[in-house]
Amino acid sequence: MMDLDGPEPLYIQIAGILRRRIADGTYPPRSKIPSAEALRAEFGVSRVTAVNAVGILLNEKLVQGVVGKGTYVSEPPETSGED
Amino acid sequence: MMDLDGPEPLYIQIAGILRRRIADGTYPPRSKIPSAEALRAEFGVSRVTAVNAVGILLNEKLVQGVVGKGTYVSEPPETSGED
DNA sequence: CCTCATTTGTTCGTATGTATA
DNA sequence: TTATACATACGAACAAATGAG
Repeated sequence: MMDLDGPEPLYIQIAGILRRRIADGTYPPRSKIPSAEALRAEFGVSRVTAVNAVGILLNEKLVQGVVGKGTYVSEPPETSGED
Repeated sequence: MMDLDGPEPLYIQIAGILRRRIADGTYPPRSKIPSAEALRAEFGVSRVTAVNAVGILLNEKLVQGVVGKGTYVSEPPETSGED
């Protein structure tokens, strides 16, 4: 289980960790990130806290949630020319 | 509709009621217990809460779930000699 | 083979109540 | 009072499996 002991709120810390995993390709575009239940188990927090963490990424449009299916990593925005 | 108003969580109370019904033979071995939808109606809770209650019995191996069919009461464990 | 209804099990998103700082 | 965190609970939606027809 992941250790969280920084000064920041848990949901902020977890959001940061997930954001990093998206950036470094651990969770590639269109892939499904772990469920709220899985995040709850991984980080040792309540499900609500896991949901709130993912909620930050939803707000940033880094991921998209689909009820009954899961939460998926968004397509990266086109920078200018994809060359 | 069954009344639940104890201090314990609904899913714990419902699991206790179902456990008692198995013990007293209301739901005999190999019989099918009511579906999640039927439990939802009987106890006046959400389907998820009914599923969670049954999940406790699944964890205790008192029942076995079969997707598409139902949830069945397990065989009672052999005590020593089945005399 | 296909469609429909039922059923288990999972998932997201939200709301409420409690406790803590 | 506000922010955080937890457990509980609900509704909606989805997948997979089963069985009827």
